[in-house]
Amino acid sequence: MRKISESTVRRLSVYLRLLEEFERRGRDTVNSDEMAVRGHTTSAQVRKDLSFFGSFGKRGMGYEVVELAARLRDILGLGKKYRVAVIGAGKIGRALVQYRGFAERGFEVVSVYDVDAAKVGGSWSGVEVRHASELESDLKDAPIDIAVLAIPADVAQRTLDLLVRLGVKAILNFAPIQLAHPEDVTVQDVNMALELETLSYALRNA
Amino acid sequence: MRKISESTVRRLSVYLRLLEEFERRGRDTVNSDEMAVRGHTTSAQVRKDLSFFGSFGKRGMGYEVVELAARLRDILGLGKKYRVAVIGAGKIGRALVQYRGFAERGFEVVSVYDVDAAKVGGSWSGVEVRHASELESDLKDAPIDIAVLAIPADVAQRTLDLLVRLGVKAILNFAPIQLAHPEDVTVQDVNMALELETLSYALRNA
DNA sequence: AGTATGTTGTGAAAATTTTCACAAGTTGCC
DNA sequence: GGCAACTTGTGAAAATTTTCACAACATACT
Repeated sequence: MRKISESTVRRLSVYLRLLEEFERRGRDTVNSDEMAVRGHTTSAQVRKDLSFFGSFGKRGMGYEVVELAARLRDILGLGKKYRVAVIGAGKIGRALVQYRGFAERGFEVVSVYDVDAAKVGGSWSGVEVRHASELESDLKDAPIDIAVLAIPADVAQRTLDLLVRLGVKAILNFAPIQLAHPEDVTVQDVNMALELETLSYALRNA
Repeated sequence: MRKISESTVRRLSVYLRLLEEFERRGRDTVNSDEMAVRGHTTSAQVRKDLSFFGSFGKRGMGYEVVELAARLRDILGLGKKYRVAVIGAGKIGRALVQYRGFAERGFEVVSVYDVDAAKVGGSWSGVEVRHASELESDLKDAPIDIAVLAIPADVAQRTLDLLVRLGVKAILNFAPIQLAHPEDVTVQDVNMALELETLSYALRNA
C-alpha cells in the first residue's frame, strides 16, 4: 500500500471521533462537508483521505455513519485489544491508569512500574504497581503491545532502549525529550512544553 | 513576516529543548547536524527553519548555544510571563497545576475553576479552586492569557464560547473533541485517543 | 421517463514543505 | 599568506500535501 501520511492518519482519528458522536445520537448518514467542518479541514480533504483506503460512500447520499465508523476502526487497527504497560507511577502515570478513554478503546493497562519502593505493591484501580526491576522478566512472560513512558527525561532514553530490546514496537512518550529509536519502533510524543510554546508563538505573533 | 508553518514552530521548540540541555552541560557551540539528529530531521531543515527568522550562526563554526537559545525563546514568545487559568479540577487539571515544567517556562497558573462544590475553596499547590460561575467576573478584573480546558467533552464547546467572549485568545484543550473557534483564537489539542490511534495504526501496518 | 439536485471519487493543478547542492565565510595550521 | 577543513545560509529542485473541478452516480419529484 502507498505510504499514508501521518496527517491523514490523524485526521482519520478525528473523523472517527465525530462519527462516534453521531452513532450515539443515532444519525444515519453524514457527508464529507459535515466531517470537514468539524475536523477543521475541507470536504475534498476528507474524501481524499478516505480514498486511500477505498470507496465507502454513496454518491448523492454521503456515508453511512455506522459503516464508516467500523471501516475507520478497522483501518486504524482498533479491532484488537492492546496490552499497555505504564512506566512511571507519578502523577501522569496515575492520571493515565485512571483515564477511562483508555479502556474504552481497547487499550488495557496491565501493569505500572516504578523504582520507588513506597509505591511498589500498591494497586491503582486494580492495576498492580510493580518494581521496575521486574519489567524484563514480566515482559518475557507476557509481552505488551504499547509502553507508556511517564518518567523523568534523564532516564527516558535508557528505559526506551530496554523496552526496544525486549521487543516493544510502540511507545507513547511523556518525557519532554526527543528519544532515539530504531526505525521499526514507533514513538509518539506528548509534550506539554511543545504545546505551550506553540500557543506562546501564536500569541506573540497575533 | 512570511507565514511560518506550524511544523517549523514545533521544530523550533524541539531545538530549544536540546539547547537547554546543552546549556545545562555548559556546551559552547552546536552545529545544525547535531540539532538535526536529536530532532529527527536533517541539518538542512534546521538551517532552513532558523533562516526564516534571521541568521544566527557562524560559518564554519556552528551556533553559540546560549545565544541561539535566547533567540529561540524570543521567537517563541517566551520572554514574558503568561497567566493561565485551568478550567476543570479533575485528574488532568490537578496534574497540570502540579506540573513544574509549567512554571519553569513562565506559565503561571493563577486559578482553577470547577462546578463541584466539594472541590471549590480548596487550594492546590497554592492555587485556589474557584467556582466556575466566578470565571466571568474574575477574568474581567484580571485577564488571563491562556485557558486550559480540562473538562468533559460535552461542556467543552460551551465553555470555549464563554472564554472567547471574555477575550481569551489561546486555549489548550484536553477534551477529546474538535472545537469550533474564531480564526483569531488559537486552540491546541492534546488528545490521547488520537495519539493512541496513531500508534495503533502503526502497529497494524508494521 | 426525464429533469433537478446533491454528493462522491479522483485525476490534474496549485501550494507547501523538504531536500539538494554549493557559494560564501570562518578558523587553524604550515 | 595560502591552503585545508568546516559549516552556514539559501536559491533551486524535488517531493509531498492540499485544493480544484468535474464526470459519475444516486435519489426525488413531476
